[in-house]
Order: sequence, then structure tokens, then C-alpha cells
Amino acid sequence: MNFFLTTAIDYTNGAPHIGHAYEKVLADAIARYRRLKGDAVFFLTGVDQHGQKVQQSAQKQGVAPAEFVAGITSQFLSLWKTLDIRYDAWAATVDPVHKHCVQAMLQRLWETGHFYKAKQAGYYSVRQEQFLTDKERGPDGEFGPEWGEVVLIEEENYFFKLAGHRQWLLDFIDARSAAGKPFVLPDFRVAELRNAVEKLSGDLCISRPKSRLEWGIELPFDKDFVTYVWFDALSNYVSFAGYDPTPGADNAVFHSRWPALHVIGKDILVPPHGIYWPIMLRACGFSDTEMPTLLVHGWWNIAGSKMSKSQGNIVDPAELVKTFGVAATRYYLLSDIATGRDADFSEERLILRYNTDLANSLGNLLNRSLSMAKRYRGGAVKKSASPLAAFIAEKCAAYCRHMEAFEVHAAIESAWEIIGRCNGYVEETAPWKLAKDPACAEKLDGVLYTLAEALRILSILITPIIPESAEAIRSQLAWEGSVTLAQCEWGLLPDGHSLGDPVPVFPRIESK
RNA sequence: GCCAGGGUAGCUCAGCGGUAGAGCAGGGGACUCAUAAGCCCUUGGUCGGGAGUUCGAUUCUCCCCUCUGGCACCA
Repeated sequence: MNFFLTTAIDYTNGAPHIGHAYEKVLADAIARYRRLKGDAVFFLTGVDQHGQKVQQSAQKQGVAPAEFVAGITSQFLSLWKTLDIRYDAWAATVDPVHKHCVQAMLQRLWETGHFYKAKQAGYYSVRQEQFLTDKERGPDGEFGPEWGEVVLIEEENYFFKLAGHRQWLLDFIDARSAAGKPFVLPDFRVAELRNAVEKLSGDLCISRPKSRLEWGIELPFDKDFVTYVWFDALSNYVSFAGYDPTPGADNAVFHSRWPALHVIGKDILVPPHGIYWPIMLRACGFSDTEMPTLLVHGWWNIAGSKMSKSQGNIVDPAELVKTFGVAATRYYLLSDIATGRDADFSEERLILRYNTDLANSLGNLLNRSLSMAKRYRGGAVKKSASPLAAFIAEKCAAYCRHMEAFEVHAAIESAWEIIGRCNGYVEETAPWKLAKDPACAEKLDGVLYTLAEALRILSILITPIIPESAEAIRSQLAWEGSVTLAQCEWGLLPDGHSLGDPVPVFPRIESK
């Protein structure tokens, strides 16, 4: 089965923060799970490099936009490497492939009458170089001093007709929900989107005159304009998957991938992904069955409040990895938040979860198991049946169910129930006592094999969460078999298999 | 103002008609294979406030307070 998932593309105007990192880690975990399952995964992520703010920031630094963007982009690329994000394609919007696709899409929609040119009048901040809406007005109804000089200007722009699609979109959203395949996940966000669609009025401005913004993709039908924001950003999901918008084009490769699961933050559900995107696709001729699904995640708050530059509470994920390691960072981001909801970030909590779950529970289980196998049997295990096999199979099934529903935190819990059960099993069977009594030799063999097998299976289950550590565990188990969900079957460790030496995979973080 | 979702143990949250659960933190214990890890037991809550429906409500209904999103509006 083919599985296509994307993340939002990050705006290259500033350094990545923990929110960017969370989204990619979440998507990566889902992608890795589907690979384990045997799906042909196409995982697309990238950066949004055009636009006003980039142009301004570049100007401020006295460099060309392309150069500025390359610098920030490299920060993202290096972070994804650090975090073990394994994507299949990289969407950078300055890419010529993307540019061609966007222009072809614009041309097609222009020719089919989805755009019109109109005069727009409004309050414009010269300093910020943007139109202001009533939202920007202060409590006194005036535009605050942060906007500088505000003038009323008129400007011609191109608009995308949205209003005519309102009823279709409502029906589509309802139909998907009724079919048990909500357009938006978790489904509590469907109501929020529906609400917004109900109130949909007016069209979408899709251009900026070059006199005001040069750093963008030129409209193919009017050289004086570049396209602004959404036709540039959203279309990355199709342009980098091989889509050719030209009517009648052969899109076999693209269609083998599409439709996608878009992993996005709650801030960009309404209106871009929930309204503009499906309408853009429809205008391009996509049918209802060719519409994507949106997986909307929540935010990490810092000490209860939003992360923001002005509050100076931005958490740098690269720094986090440097201090605590990839495993601690990924594990924390995936386990301490319920998909779709918000959570509170704290380093204390990260350390706690790491020490409790990784070092004490899983790490110690591996360490004590290998140590006993080595001490009592020279590292060799004898294949045998286990009283834990059924329990483990049950938890594997629960793990899969949760992963399929993108409830990664719940899947992690299922895996950790196996660890808890194994640690309890060690206490119940007390191998150190069995080892003293030659009559218990067979029983001891059974316990040691059970622990080794459980750890082998666990190493598969945690692969999507902490791939590097999973590999380290397999290496200590000296297991070189393939790593797929099918390998979670009990009893694949051969009779007489020789385990490796115990070395702590998750050294405790000692905090003062 | 409107829509949605919260307010349950010190903390993070689950439960959702029969007077409450988990993990972590706190307290106690037995053990020793292990990263002073693991295991067992345990303290702890008038389930935001009020009214109603019910034999019975944390769980359903209504009102209020409060938090979080989204939308709208105004001088």
C-alpha cells in the first residue's frame, strides 16, 4: 500500500523552534511506522522560502533573498538530520520544479476563469509593508504606533473565486465525516472548520505587485505580479510529488502517491488547509475522492503560556538534542502530548520521562536481562514457549491500532505495558534463585528466552519513536533479522542464539 | 457577542448514571539479576459553583464562574 504524508513547510524567516521539531518528529514516527508495516511511504517535508518577510529580513542583513533563505534552510536541514527525520523528498519552494508546477496551476486556473483582477482599497502600513485589517486596530480603534505611517491606498490584484465552492465544501466535509473518514483529525476540529466555512465570504487575494514584492513566483499571465502565499506554499504538496497541472497530463506517478495525509499545526487549519486548499484542488479538477486528510496537532506551551519571541521563551530543539540526546528529545515530544491537543513543555518533565521510561524501565530491563543471560548461560538462550507471549501479542495489536489512528502517545503506552509486565515477570520468577537450583534449569532458560524475545519485539515497536536506540538494542541482542511489524511474531530468536554484552543504552540524566 | 473544548489526587491526565482511577511525585516494605534501577503495599480528591431530572450524578439538563482555541463586532 502507498502512503503519502507531508508536514507543513516551515517559513525560512527565523530559526527552527520546538514546534517545528515536534511536527516533524510526529510525522516521522508515523512514516516510520508505515514503513515497518510494509507500506511504500512517501514522506515530504520542506521549507517555504518566498514572501515579504523573507525579502525584508534579507534586506535588513544586506544580502540577496536567495542567500538569506539558504542560510536558514540549512539550519532546518541540519536539525532534521540531528533529529533523525527520514523524509523521502524535500520541498524547497525556490526549486524550479515547484515554480513550474505553480505557474502551470495558475495558468490553468486563469484560463478556466477561476481568477479575476480587481482593485483593492485599504489601510496600508508603509513600515510593515502590509495591508491592515480591523484586527490590527487597538482598543481605541486606531492603528497603533508599531505600524508607523498608515495610508489608505488602492492597489490592483488578482483574486481566486472561493465563495462559489462554499456549499460543496460543507457537503464534502459532512460526507467525509458520515463515511467515518473525517476530513480533519482529530474529529473535534471538524466543527471548528465547518463553522468557518459557513461564514465563508469573499475571495482570496493571490498576488502582489512586483513593485512591492519581488521575491516570489511570477504570475504566468501577468509579469507585473508575483503570487502571494497560498498558491506558492500549499501547492508544494503536489508539485514535489510529481504533479503536472497541465490539462490532460500524464500523472501516473503522482496518482500512485496521492492523496496525502497533511500533518499540520492547529494554527493553519483555518483558513488555508481547511478552506483554500480543498477549493484549490477542486478548481484544478480533483474529485472528492482525491481530497487529502488533515491531521491537526496541538502546540507545546512553555510554562502555561504560548511560545513567543517577545516572551523570550523559545525552546531551541538543537540545543535540547545537544544536552539530552535524540532519544530523550524524540521520546518526550511523542509521549508527553496527546495528538491534537496542547501540552506544556518543561525540561524537568523531559528528564523525568527519560529517566523513568527509558533509563529505568526499558534500559534497565535490557541491562538486567542481558546481564543474567550472560552470567547464568554465557549469553546463549534456549528457545521455548512463554507465558507472556499472548500478552505481548495483545499489546502489539493495541500498539498498531493506536498508530493507525495516529495516537502515537497511546501506542507508546501499549509498548510500555510490555516493559512493565517484563519487569514484573523478572521479580515473579526471580532468575537469581532459579540459577542456584539445578532442578530449575529449564525454567530459567524459559525466563531468559522470554526476556530476550520481548526485548527483540520491543526494539521493533520503538523503532518509529527512537530509531537509533532501537538499533542499539538490537545490536546488543545480536539480532540481525529484518525489522518489520511481521517480525513481532513470538519465537523468531533461534534456539541457542547468543546475546551480546549489556551496555547502558539510556544512561540516566543526573540533574542536581 | 457567537461556536467548540476544558475545569477530577501535589503534577499530567483517564473515566462519564450506581458516591472515583492511572502515571509521576510523597510514605512504608521485601529482594538483589540490573543504570541505587526493578517489584509489592500505601497516604492523598466535598470530580469549578448552583439548581434540576433520577431511587441514585463526577457522569444527563439548565444557569453561573473560569481557562483555551476559533469567529465576529465596536467606539
